[in-house]
Amino acid sequence: MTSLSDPRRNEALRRRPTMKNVADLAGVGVKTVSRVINREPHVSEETIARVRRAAEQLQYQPDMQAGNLRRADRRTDTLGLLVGSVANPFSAAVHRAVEDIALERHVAVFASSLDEDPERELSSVNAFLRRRVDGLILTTIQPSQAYLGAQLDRGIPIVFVDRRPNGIEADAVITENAEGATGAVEHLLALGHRRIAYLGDDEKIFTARERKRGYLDTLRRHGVAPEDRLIVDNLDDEAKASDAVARLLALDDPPTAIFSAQNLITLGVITSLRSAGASTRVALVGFDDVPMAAMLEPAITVVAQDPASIGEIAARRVFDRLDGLDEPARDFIVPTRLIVRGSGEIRPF
Amino acid sequence: MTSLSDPRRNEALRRRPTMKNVADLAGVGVKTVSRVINREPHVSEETIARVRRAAEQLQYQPDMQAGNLRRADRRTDTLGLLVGSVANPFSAAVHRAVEDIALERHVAVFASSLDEDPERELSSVNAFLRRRVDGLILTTIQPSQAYLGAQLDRGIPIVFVDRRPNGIEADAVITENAEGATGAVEHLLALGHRRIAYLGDDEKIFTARERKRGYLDTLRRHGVAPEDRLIVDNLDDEAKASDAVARLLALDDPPTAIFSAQNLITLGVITSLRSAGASTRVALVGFDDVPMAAMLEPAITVVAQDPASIGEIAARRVFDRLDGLDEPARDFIVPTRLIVRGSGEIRPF
DNA sequence: TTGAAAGCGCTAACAC
DNA sequence: GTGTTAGCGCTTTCAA
Repeated sequence: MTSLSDPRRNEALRRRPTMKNVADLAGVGVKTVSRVINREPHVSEETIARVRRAAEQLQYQPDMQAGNLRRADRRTDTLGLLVGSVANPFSAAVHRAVEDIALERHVAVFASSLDEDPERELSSVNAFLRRRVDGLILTTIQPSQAYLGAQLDRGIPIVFVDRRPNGIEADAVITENAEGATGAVEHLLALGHRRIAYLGDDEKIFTARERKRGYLDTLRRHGVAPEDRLIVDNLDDEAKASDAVARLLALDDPPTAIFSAQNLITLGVITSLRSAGASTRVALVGFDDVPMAAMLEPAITVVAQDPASIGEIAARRVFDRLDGLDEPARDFIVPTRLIVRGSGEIRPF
Repeated sequence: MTSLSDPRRNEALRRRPTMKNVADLAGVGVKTVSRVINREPHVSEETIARVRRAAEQLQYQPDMQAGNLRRADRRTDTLGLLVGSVANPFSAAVHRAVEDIALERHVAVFASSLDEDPERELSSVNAFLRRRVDGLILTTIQPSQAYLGAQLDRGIPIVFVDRRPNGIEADAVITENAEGATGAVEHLLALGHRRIAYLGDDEKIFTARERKRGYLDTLRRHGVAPEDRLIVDNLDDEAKASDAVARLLALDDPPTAIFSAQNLITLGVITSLRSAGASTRVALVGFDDVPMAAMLEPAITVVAQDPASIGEIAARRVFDRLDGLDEPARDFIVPTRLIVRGSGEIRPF
């Protein structure tokens, strides 16, 4: 007999019950328990009931890890998601969409933040791979993703999000960056603006490059020569964006409008325009929506992205491939939407 | 010889390489490969190099799931996190903090959104348990968490976040809800407000109950009798909060100040005050910070929570318990901070 | 309808 | 220093 203080009993309590324990308690073989747990046919109602009761009594939870080891399809029902930061609203919206699609298939999602750190990309991907994720959804920052080639060949679906992969052929889901920028710039041109400043992030980032391209091409197409003085790159935080705006406003012929190519930059622009008392004089269109944009004065006109669609499309693509879809890698382009709110409709002075 | 079209070769390519494959290629036994991979001592430099080369060549990734099956500590280096929604800024900040602490220990985090759905709580917890997570960090909505007792006994650390557990003794990390509400109400009382409205969420939610208690107690303590007409519960979205404010403003003796006990409610209040032209006349203090609060006109005074600390404390507690800490379950109370920005400093009319 | 035995990829225990 | 064997909890295979 075992008492509460008997170390063997404590040991037994701590160890999670196994299929064998359930089988013994129910007086059947392990395979029968396996059949019941996995709802396989050819088990009598009575046996099912007995096994269920035993499992219930022991609070048995099957160990998926052990099961997956031998299972034919070798799936872990697990997905890895790599984003800029799970705390960033854009990434969080992508994450949520991925989770919702995954949930339909009883797939759990590992999420990991990158912070634009290439080392972290490698270590996170490896951490996921060692845990045998069935598929990967990645926002990458490594210059090349060739290191993933072997996994792709091995049949692990990899879908890139918000970036196009380099050195590897894989699916990608991206916002129509250049076209969105074109929409913003044409909106400003139509109001009569000609001196339209561009404030953007590091050109090493794919999305920054694309948006800038859209800006430049659109100006040229409309017969406006881009001016170097009105173009500022490498703005990787709010403060830098603010400073850049202050400098632009101090020019002899300051811009009458600003196209801000990223979220955080837009916030810096707003702050700076306000403190210069220029927020109702200089037009502003931002790429990517800003929280509370509609409640600001003036409300901020933006080219909004659709992170929920991006996440959903990426997740569906992963599952389509897991279901055996075998077509060449392709891009999925997700449209943007110009949301007119006020700041972008200010006319040139 | 195997060609590209040989199905056996494709099969071999698709199967992920095992320790055995590496061992064969390196001409050693599996245990030696295991030693090298796990950086165990007693392997010659030369053997290490040979094994490394073979592993590299095959792009070998150890299978943690298989390893954990036999390993003494039986850890999966995996954590489960259950939050309201990964897309909600508060939850996302908690998530990020948990991830950062987990990363230090090479632990991967499963995150799952609940959407206040009790069914989802159960299925997510079970999904995590079947995947043998080492610990659990939970925002719960089930009326009782007694169903987790067996896991807790089994030594799986469970830490509750933003809610206190019911029917089970477990650690909890919570914001000082009542005290934060007290701070907000005292701030308004000090300015001379007496008719202070309360707008809150469903009282079934722990945090809503606590904040309301803080509001009521504080009024009474200062000799102000709470007025039923100024108290509105069950506001679970922005629109309902807006409507409630409209009704409050239409009273014969409308409130001169509003204490909004939750994020989304605050947004609804702002909208409604604005459209009534009352945003510079009626004072507003919100519980939980609002994005862009400082950029609004007036800027919004809030009782800010500290989700990053909450996540960090919860994660550390899980790891302390995994490290063998054996002390009774306790609460960790995380302080709030009153951020004075303008809306809360409007004097009574 | 049921179960015994082998094996999934790895680590533990122990032998050499 | 290195290898062999057993076994983790499950599924597969195959026999009863």
